Amino acid sequence: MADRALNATAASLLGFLHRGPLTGWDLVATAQLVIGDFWTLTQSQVYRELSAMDRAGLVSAGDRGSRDRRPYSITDAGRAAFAAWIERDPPSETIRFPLLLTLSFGRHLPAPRLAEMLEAHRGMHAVRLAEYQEQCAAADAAQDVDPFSRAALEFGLSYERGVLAWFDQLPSTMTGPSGASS
Amino acid sequence: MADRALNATAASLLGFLHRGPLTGWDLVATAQLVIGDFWTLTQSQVYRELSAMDRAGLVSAGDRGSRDRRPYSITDAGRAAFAAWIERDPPSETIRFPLLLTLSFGRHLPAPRLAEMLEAHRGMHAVRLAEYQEQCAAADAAQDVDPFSRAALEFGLSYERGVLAWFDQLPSTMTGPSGASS
DNA sequence: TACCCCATGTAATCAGTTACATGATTAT
DNA sequence: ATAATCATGTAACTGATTACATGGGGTA
Repeated sequence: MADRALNATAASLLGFLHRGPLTGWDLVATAQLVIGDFWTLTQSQVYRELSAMDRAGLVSAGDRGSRDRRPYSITDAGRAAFAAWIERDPPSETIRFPLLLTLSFGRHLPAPRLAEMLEAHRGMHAVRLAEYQEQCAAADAAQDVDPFSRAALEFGLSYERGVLAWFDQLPSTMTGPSGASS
Repeated sequence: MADRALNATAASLLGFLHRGPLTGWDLVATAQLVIGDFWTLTQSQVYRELSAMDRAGLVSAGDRGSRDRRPYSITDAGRAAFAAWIERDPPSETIRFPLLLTLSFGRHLPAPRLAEMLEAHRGMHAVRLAEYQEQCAAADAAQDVDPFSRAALEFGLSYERGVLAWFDQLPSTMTGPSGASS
Protein backbone atom coordinates (compact mmCIF):
# COMPACT_ATOMS: atom_id res chain seq x y z
CA MET A 1 0.00 0.00 0.00
CA ALA A 2 0.96 3.66 0.36
CA ASP A 3 1.48 3.60 -3.38
CA ARG A 4 1.81 7.16 -4.51
CA ALA A 5 -0.09 10.33 -3.91
CA LEU A 6 -3.30 10.53 -5.89
CA ASN A 7 -3.65 13.05 -8.63
CA ALA A 8 -6.50 15.48 -8.28
CA THR A 9 -8.54 13.91 -11.03
CA ALA A 10 -8.43 10.46 -9.52
CA ALA A 11 -9.13 11.88 -6.10
CA SER A 12 -12.23 13.62 -7.38
CA LEU A 13 -13.55 10.36 -8.72
CA LEU A 14 -13.06 8.78 -5.32
CA GLY A 15 -14.85 11.74 -3.83
CA PHE A 16 -17.89 11.10 -5.95
CA LEU A 17 -17.86 7.41 -5.16
CA HIS A 18 -18.36 8.05 -1.46
CA ARG A 19 -22.09 8.31 -2.02
CA GLY A 20 -22.31 4.96 -3.74
CA PRO A 21 -21.23 2.99 -6.81
CA LEU A 22 -21.13 4.78 -10.14
CA THR A 23 -20.14 3.81 -13.65
CA GLY A 24 -17.49 5.59 -15.68
CA TRP A 25 -20.22 7.22 -17.68
CA ASP A 26 -21.95 8.46 -14.55
CA LEU A 27 -18.69 9.83 -13.22
CA VAL A 28 -18.01 11.79 -16.37
CA ALA A 29 -21.45 13.36 -16.15
CA THR A 30 -21.22 14.03 -12.43
CA ALA A 31 -17.79 15.59 -12.70
CA GLN A 32 -18.85 17.80 -15.55
CA LEU A 33 -21.82 18.96 -13.55
CA VAL A 34 -20.26 19.39 -10.14
CA ILE A 35 -16.65 20.39 -10.71
CA GLY A 36 -16.71 21.14 -14.43
CA ASP A 37 -16.46 24.85 -13.80
CA PHE A 38 -13.02 24.66 -12.28
CA TRP A 39 -11.66 21.29 -13.26
CA THR A 40 -11.49 19.57 -16.61
CA LEU A 41 -11.45 15.89 -17.23
CA THR A 42 -12.17 13.75 -20.22
CA GLN A 43 -13.98 10.49 -20.59
CA SER A 44 -10.71 8.89 -21.60
CA GLN A 45 -9.05 9.93 -18.39
CA VAL A 46 -11.90 8.65 -16.28
CA TYR A 47 -11.74 5.13 -17.66
CA ARG A 48 -8.01 5.09 -17.37
CA GLU A 49 -8.01 6.26 -13.77
CA LEU A 50 -10.76 3.83 -12.89
CA SER A 51 -8.91 0.81 -14.19
CA ALA A 52 -5.69 2.02 -12.59
CA MET A 53 -7.44 2.50 -9.27
CA ASP A 54 -9.06 -0.88 -9.66
CA ARG A 55 -5.63 -2.49 -10.06
CA ALA A 56 -4.41 -0.48 -7.07
CA GLY A 57 -7.35 -1.67 -4.99
CA LEU A 58 -8.79 1.79 -4.40
CA VAL A 59 -12.01 0.94 -6.17
CA SER A 60 -13.58 -2.36 -7.10
CA ALA A 61 -15.38 -3.00 -10.33
CA GLY A 62 -18.79 -4.65 -10.03
CA ASP A 63 -20.44 -7.00 -12.48
CA ARG A 64 -21.34 -5.66 -15.84
CA GLY A 65 -25.02 -4.87 -16.19
CA SER A 66 -27.10 -4.13 -19.22
CA ARG A 67 -25.34 -2.10 -21.90
CA ASP A 68 -22.12 -3.23 -20.30
CA ARG A 69 -22.61 -0.77 -17.48
CA ARG A 70 -19.94 -1.43 -14.93
CA PRO A 71 -20.37 0.09 -11.50
CA TYR A 72 -17.30 0.96 -9.47
CA SER A 73 -17.40 1.21 -5.73
CA ILE A 74 -14.85 2.72 -3.41
CA THR A 75 -12.91 0.42 -1.11
CA ASP A 76 -11.55 1.11 2.33
CA ALA A 77 -8.13 1.67 0.80
CA GLY A 78 -9.78 4.12 -1.57
CA ARG A 79 -11.38 5.98 1.29
CA ALA A 80 -8.02 6.17 3.04
CA ALA A 81 -6.30 7.44 -0.10
CA PHE A 82 -8.97 10.07 -0.56
CA ALA A 83 -8.67 11.17 3.05
CA ALA A 84 -4.91 11.54 2.63
CA TRP A 85 -5.38 13.51 -0.55
CA ILE A 86 -7.88 15.98 0.78
CA GLU A 87 -5.81 16.62 3.87
CA ARG A 88 -2.91 18.00 1.83
CA ASP A 89 -2.43 21.68 1.09
CA PRO A 90 -3.93 22.18 -2.33
CA PRO A 91 -1.47 23.64 -4.86
CA SER A 92 -2.34 27.00 -6.27
CA GLU A 93 -4.32 27.28 -9.45
CA THR A 94 -2.94 27.51 -12.93
CA ILE A 95 -4.49 29.85 -15.43
CA ARG A 96 -3.66 29.56 -19.09
CA PHE A 97 -5.36 32.29 -20.99
CA PRO A 98 -4.78 32.16 -24.74
CA LEU A 99 -6.64 35.41 -25.33
CA LEU A 100 -4.09 37.24 -23.21
CA LEU A 101 -1.28 35.77 -25.21
CA THR A 102 -2.87 36.99 -28.40
CA LEU A 103 -3.52 40.34 -26.81
CA SER A 104 0.01 40.79 -25.60
CA PHE A 105 1.22 40.19 -29.16
CA GLY A 106 -1.51 42.53 -30.33
CA ARG A 107 0.74 44.75 -32.36
CA HIS A 108 1.06 41.94 -34.87
CA LEU A 109 -2.66 42.06 -35.49
CA PRO A 110 -4.88 44.62 -37.22
CA ALA A 111 -6.85 46.53 -34.60
CA PRO A 112 -10.33 45.52 -35.82
CA ARG A 113 -9.43 41.85 -35.75
CA LEU A 114 -8.25 42.11 -32.19
CA ALA A 115 -11.34 44.07 -31.23
CA GLU A 116 -13.44 41.32 -32.75
CA MET A 117 -11.70 38.68 -30.67
CA LEU A 118 -12.06 40.68 -27.50
CA GLU A 119 -15.71 41.26 -28.17
CA ALA A 120 -16.33 37.59 -28.84
CA HIS A 121 -14.67 36.55 -25.61
CA ARG A 122 -16.39 39.24 -23.62
CA GLY A 123 -19.67 37.88 -24.89
CA MET A 124 -18.82 34.36 -23.81
CA HIS A 125 -17.96 35.53 -20.35
CA ALA A 126 -21.16 37.51 -20.08
CA VAL A 127 -23.09 34.38 -20.97
CA ARG A 128 -21.19 32.36 -18.41
CA LEU A 129 -21.86 34.90 -15.71
CA ALA A 130 -25.55 34.66 -16.47
CA GLU A 131 -25.36 30.87 -16.29
CA TYR A 132 -23.64 30.98 -12.93
CA GLN A 133 -26.26 33.33 -11.62
CA GLU A 134 -28.93 30.92 -12.74
CA GLN A 135 -27.12 27.98 -11.18
CA CYS A 136 -26.74 29.81 -7.92
CA ALA A 137 -30.42 30.71 -7.90
CA ALA A 138 -31.32 27.11 -8.64
CA ALA A 139 -29.01 25.91 -5.88
CA ASP A 140 -30.64 28.29 -3.44
CA ALA A 141 -34.10 27.06 -4.41
CA ALA A 142 -33.19 23.40 -3.92
CA GLN A 143 -31.94 23.05 -0.39
CA ASP A 144 -30.09 19.79 -1.03
CA VAL A 145 -26.91 21.41 -2.31
CA ASP A 146 -24.19 21.29 0.28
CA PRO A 147 -22.65 24.59 1.31
CA PHE A 148 -19.22 23.59 0.03
CA SER A 149 -20.28 22.98 -3.54
CA ARG A 150 -22.35 26.10 -3.22
CA ALA A 151 -19.29 28.13 -2.24
CA ALA A 152 -17.28 26.67 -5.08
CA LEU A 153 -20.06 27.56 -7.47
CA GLU A 154 -19.99 31.08 -6.19
CA PHE A 155 -16.40 31.32 -7.30
CA GLY A 156 -17.59 31.37 -10.88
CA LEU A 157 -19.57 34.48 -10.18
CA SER A 158 -16.69 36.41 -8.72
CA TYR A 159 -14.37 35.20 -11.41
CA GLU A 160 -16.62 36.21 -14.26
CA ARG A 161 -17.33 39.54 -12.68
CA GLY A 162 -13.61 40.17 -12.44
CA VAL A 163 -13.06 39.17 -16.05
CA LEU A 164 -15.89 41.37 -17.28
CA ALA A 165 -14.62 44.29 -15.23
CA TRP A 166 -11.33 43.85 -17.01
CA PHE A 167 -12.90 43.81 -20.45
CA ASP A 168 -14.81 46.95 -19.62
CA GLN A 169 -11.80 48.95 -18.58
CA LEU A 170 -9.77 48.18 -21.68
CA PRO A 171 -8.91 51.27 -23.68
CA SER A 172 -11.45 51.86 -26.40
CA THR A 173 -8.60 51.85 -28.90
CA MET A 174 -8.50 48.09 -28.43
CA THR A 175 -12.13 47.24 -28.17
CA GLY A 176 -12.77 49.26 -31.29
CA PRO A 177 -15.15 51.99 -32.36
CA SER A 178 -18.02 49.51 -32.64
CA GLY A 179 -18.02 49.43 -28.87
CA ALA A 180 -17.93 46.54 -26.45
CA SER A 181 -20.96 47.29 -24.35
CA SER A 182 -23.16 44.47 -23.20
CA MET B 1 5.48 23.33 -45.38
CA ALA B 2 2.07 23.97 -43.87
CA ASP B 3 3.13 21.43 -41.30
CA ARG B 4 0.72 21.70 -38.41
CA ALA B 5 -0.77 24.51 -36.43
CA LEU B 6 1.58 25.90 -33.84
CA ASN B 7 0.87 25.39 -30.22
CA ALA B 8 0.58 28.52 -28.14
CA THR B 9 3.87 27.99 -26.39
CA ALA B 10 5.85 27.71 -29.60
CA ALA B 11 3.97 30.64 -31.07
CA SER B 12 4.91 32.80 -28.11
CA LEU B 13 8.57 32.03 -28.64
CA LEU B 14 8.25 33.10 -32.25
CA GLY B 15 6.53 36.23 -31.04
CA PHE B 16 9.49 37.14 -28.89
CA LEU B 17 11.94 36.43 -31.68
CA HIS B 18 10.44 39.12 -33.88
CA ARG B 19 12.56 41.72 -32.16
CA GLY B 20 15.77 39.87 -32.82
CA PRO B 21 17.68 36.68 -32.05
CA LEU B 22 17.49 35.27 -28.56
CA THR B 23 18.87 32.22 -26.83
CA GLY B 24 16.79 29.61 -25.09
CA TRP B 25 17.84 31.05 -21.80
CA ASP B 26 16.77 34.53 -22.83
CA LEU B 27 13.45 33.22 -24.02
CA VAL B 28 12.74 31.50 -20.73
CA ALA B 29 13.45 34.73 -18.89
CA THR B 30 11.48 36.88 -21.31
CA ALA B 31 8.49 34.59 -21.25
CA GLN B 32 8.47 34.45 -17.49
CA LEU B 33 8.57 38.20 -17.33
CA VAL B 34 6.16 39.10 -20.08
CA ILE B 35 3.57 36.34 -20.20
CA GLY B 36 4.34 34.48 -17.01
CA ASP B 37 1.23 35.76 -15.31
CA PHE B 38 -1.14 33.97 -17.64
CA TRP B 39 0.95 31.36 -19.36
CA THR B 40 3.33 28.80 -17.95
CA LEU B 41 6.26 27.28 -19.69
CA THR B 42 9.32 25.49 -18.52
CA GLN B 43 12.90 25.67 -19.62
CA SER B 44 12.63 22.11 -20.81
CA GLN B 45 9.76 22.96 -23.11
CA VAL B 46 11.56 25.94 -24.56
CA TYR B 47 14.57 23.95 -25.69
CA ARG B 48 12.37 21.25 -27.07
CA GLU B 49 10.22 23.67 -29.06
CA LEU B 50 13.26 25.51 -30.30
CA SER B 51 14.92 22.44 -31.71
CA ALA B 52 11.63 21.26 -33.18
CA MET B 53 11.08 24.63 -34.81
CA ASP B 54 14.63 24.56 -36.05
CA ARG B 55 14.01 21.24 -37.74
CA ALA B 56 10.76 22.64 -39.16
CA GLY B 57 12.58 25.67 -40.49
CA LEU B 58 10.65 28.20 -38.43
CA VAL B 59 13.74 29.38 -36.62
CA SER B 60 17.38 29.01 -37.40
CA ALA B 61 20.04 28.35 -34.82
CA GLY B 62 23.06 30.61 -34.99
CA ASP B 63 26.60 29.77 -34.06
CA ARG B 64 27.35 28.99 -30.49
CA GLY B 65 28.96 31.84 -28.69
CA SER B 66 30.67 32.00 -25.34
CA ARG B 67 29.17 29.77 -22.68
CA ASP B 68 27.62 27.81 -25.50
CA ARG B 69 25.03 30.54 -25.99
CA ARG B 70 23.12 29.72 -29.11
CA PRO B 71 21.00 32.47 -30.59
CA TYR B 72 17.89 31.55 -32.51
CA SER B 73 16.44 33.84 -35.12
CA ILE B 74 13.07 33.69 -36.72
CA THR B 75 12.84 32.78 -40.39
CA ASP B 76 10.33 33.93 -42.97
CA ALA B 77 8.52 30.65 -42.57
CA GLY B 78 8.48 31.31 -38.85
CA ARG B 79 7.01 34.75 -39.36
CA ALA B 80 4.33 33.25 -41.58
CA ALA B 81 3.52 30.56 -39.04
CA PHE B 82 3.25 33.14 -36.29
CA ALA B 83 1.00 35.34 -38.41
CA ALA B 84 -1.27 32.37 -39.07
CA TRP B 85 -1.34 31.52 -35.39
CA ILE B 86 -2.20 34.94 -34.10
CA GLU B 87 -4.93 35.38 -36.66
CA ARG B 88 -6.89 32.43 -35.28
CA ASP B 89 -9.65 32.82 -32.72
CA PRO B 90 -7.94 32.11 -29.43
CA PRO B 91 -9.54 29.25 -27.52
CA SER B 92 -11.06 30.11 -24.21
CA GLU B 93 -9.04 29.83 -21.06
CA THR B 94 -8.76 26.79 -18.88
CA ILE B 95 -8.80 27.17 -15.14
CA ARG B 96 -7.77 24.33 -12.91
CA PHE B 97 -8.25 25.32 -9.36
CA PRO B 98 -7.27 22.63 -6.86
CA LEU B 99 -8.48 24.66 -3.89
CA LEU B 100 -12.01 24.60 -5.28
CA LEU B 101 -11.84 20.84 -5.64
CA THR B 102 -10.82 20.52 -2.03
CA LEU B 103 -13.48 22.99 -1.02
CA SER B 104 -16.24 21.22 -2.89
CA PHE B 105 -15.34 18.03 -1.04
CA GLY B 106 -15.13 20.05 2.14
CA ARG B 107 -17.48 17.88 4.14
CA HIS B 108 -14.72 15.28 4.26
CA LEU B 109 -12.47 17.72 6.07
CA PRO B 110 -12.52 19.15 9.60
CA ALA B 111 -13.67 22.76 9.46
CA PRO B 112 -10.53 24.28 10.97
CA ARG B 113 -8.30 22.55 8.48
CA LEU B 114 -10.34 23.87 5.58
CA ALA B 115 -10.35 27.34 7.10
CA GLU B 116 -6.59 27.15 7.34
CA MET B 117 -6.27 26.28 3.67
CA LEU B 118 -8.61 29.04 2.64
CA GLU B 119 -6.74 31.55 4.71
CA ALA B 120 -3.39 30.50 3.27
CA HIS B 121 -4.65 30.85 -0.26
CA ARG B 122 -6.32 34.13 0.43
CA GLY B 123 -3.01 35.43 1.67
CA MET B 124 -1.22 34.35 -1.48
CA HIS B 125 -3.74 36.13 -3.62
CA ALA B 126 -3.49 39.28 -1.59
CA VAL B 127 0.25 39.25 -2.13
CA ARG B 128 -0.17 38.73 -5.83
CA LEU B 129 -2.60 41.59 -6.09
CA ALA B 130 -0.05 43.86 -4.45
CA GLU B 131 2.60 42.65 -6.89
CA TYR B 132 0.39 43.37 -9.86
CA GLN B 133 -0.32 46.82 -8.57
CA GLU B 134 3.40 47.43 -8.28
CA GLN B 135 4.04 46.11 -11.77
CA CYS B 136 1.32 48.30 -13.21
CA ALA B 137 2.75 51.33 -11.47
CA ALA B 138 6.21 50.49 -12.76
CA ALA B 139 4.85 50.01 -16.27
CA ASP B 140 3.18 53.39 -16.10
CA ALA B 141 6.39 55.05 -14.97
CA ALA B 142 8.43 53.55 -17.80
CA GLN B 143 6.75 54.59 -21.03
CA ASP B 144 8.35 51.86 -23.12
CA VAL B 145 5.78 49.20 -22.30
CA ASP B 146 3.43 48.64 -25.18
CA PRO B 147 -0.27 49.09 -24.52
CA PHE B 148 -1.04 45.47 -25.32
CA SER B 149 1.25 43.99 -22.71
CA ARG B 150 -0.01 46.67 -20.40
CA ALA B 151 -3.60 45.58 -20.93
CA ALA B 152 -2.68 41.96 -20.38
CA LEU B 153 -0.91 42.91 -17.18
CA GLU B 154 -4.03 44.66 -16.03
CA PHE B 155 -5.87 41.39 -16.23
CA GLY B 156 -4.02 40.18 -13.17
CA LEU B 157 -5.46 43.03 -11.18
CA SER B 158 -9.04 42.29 -12.11
CA TYR B 159 -8.54 38.61 -11.61
CA GLU B 160 -7.05 38.93 -8.16
CA ARG B 161 -9.68 41.41 -7.13
CA GLY B 162 -12.34 38.95 -8.20
CA VAL B 163 -10.70 36.11 -6.31
CA LEU B 164 -10.32 38.17 -3.16
CA ALA B 165 -13.92 39.32 -3.39
CA TRP B 166 -14.86 35.67 -3.46
CA PHE B 167 -12.80 34.80 -0.41
CA ASP B 168 -14.35 37.68 1.46
CA GLN B 169 -17.91 36.66 0.84
CA LEU B 170 -17.45 33.08 1.97
CA PRO B 171 -19.62 32.19 4.94
CA SER B 172 -17.71 32.63 8.16
CA THR B 173 -18.53 29.04 9.00
CA MET B 174 -15.91 28.10 6.43
CA THR B 175 -13.27 30.70 6.98
CA GLY B 176 -13.39 29.95 10.67
CA PRO B 177 -13.75 31.97 13.86
CA SER B 178 -10.17 33.20 13.60
CA GLY B 179 -11.38 35.37 10.75
CA ALA B 180 -10.00 35.83 7.27
CA SER B 181 -9.70 39.59 7.19
CA SER B 182 -6.72 41.16 5.50
C1' DT C 1 -35.50 -1.82 -39.58
C1' DA C 2 -32.92 2.04 -39.15
C1' DC C 3 -31.16 5.45 -36.43
C1' DC C 4 -29.63 7.73 -32.41
C1' DC C 5 -27.90 7.72 -27.88
C1' DC C 6 -25.70 5.05 -24.11
C1' DA C 7 -21.52 3.03 -22.62
C1' DT C 8 -17.04 1.14 -22.70
C1' DG C 9 -12.74 1.09 -24.05
C1' DT C 10 -8.00 1.47 -26.95
C1' DA C 11 -4.42 3.90 -29.60
C1' DA C 12 -1.70 7.50 -30.63
C1' DT C 13 0.00 11.69 -29.80
C1' DC C 14 1.06 15.94 -27.59
C1' DA C 15 2.10 18.91 -23.81
C1' DG C 16 3.89 19.72 -19.31
C1' DT C 17 6.77 18.59 -15.14
C1' DT C 18 10.70 17.11 -12.58
C1' DA C 19 15.08 15.73 -12.16
C1' DC C 20 19.41 15.29 -13.55
C1' DA C 21 24.03 15.83 -16.16
C1' DT C 22 27.41 18.77 -18.06
C1' DG C 23 30.45 22.41 -18.63
C1' DA C 24 31.69 27.54 -19.11
C1' DT C 25 32.27 31.98 -16.95
C1' DT C 26 32.26 35.31 -13.36
C1' DA C 27 32.90 36.89 -8.78
C1' DT C 28 35.00 36.26 -4.28
C1' DA D 1 40.68 27.87 -5.87
C1' DT D 2 36.05 27.54 -5.15
C1' DA D 3 31.46 28.71 -5.26
C1' DA D 4 27.61 30.70 -7.62
C1' DT D 5 25.38 31.48 -11.69
C1' DC D 6 24.81 31.04 -16.69
C1' DA D 7 23.46 27.99 -20.24
C1' DT D 8 22.24 23.94 -22.70
C1' DG D 9 20.37 19.87 -22.98
C1' DT D 10 18.41 14.76 -22.04
C1' DA D 11 15.51 11.29 -19.72
C1' DA D 12 11.67 9.66 -17.68
C1' DC D 13 7.26 10.23 -16.62
C1' DT D 14 2.61 12.00 -15.93
C1' DG D 15 -1.24 14.06 -17.60
C1' DA D 16 -4.41 15.62 -21.21
C1' DT D 17 -6.44 15.47 -25.89
C1' DT D 18 -8.27 13.51 -29.95
C1' DA D 19 -9.84 10.05 -32.61
C1' DC D 20 -11.50 5.86 -33.35
C1' DA D 21 -13.76 1.10 -32.69
C1' DT D 22 -17.37 -1.60 -30.83
C1' DG D 23 -21.78 -2.98 -29.59
C1' DG D 24 -26.26 -2.74 -26.70
C1' DG D 25 -30.88 -0.64 -26.24
C1' DG D 26 -34.52 2.38 -27.08
C1' DT D 27 -37.42 4.81 -30.22
C1' DA D 28 -39.49 6.34 -34.57
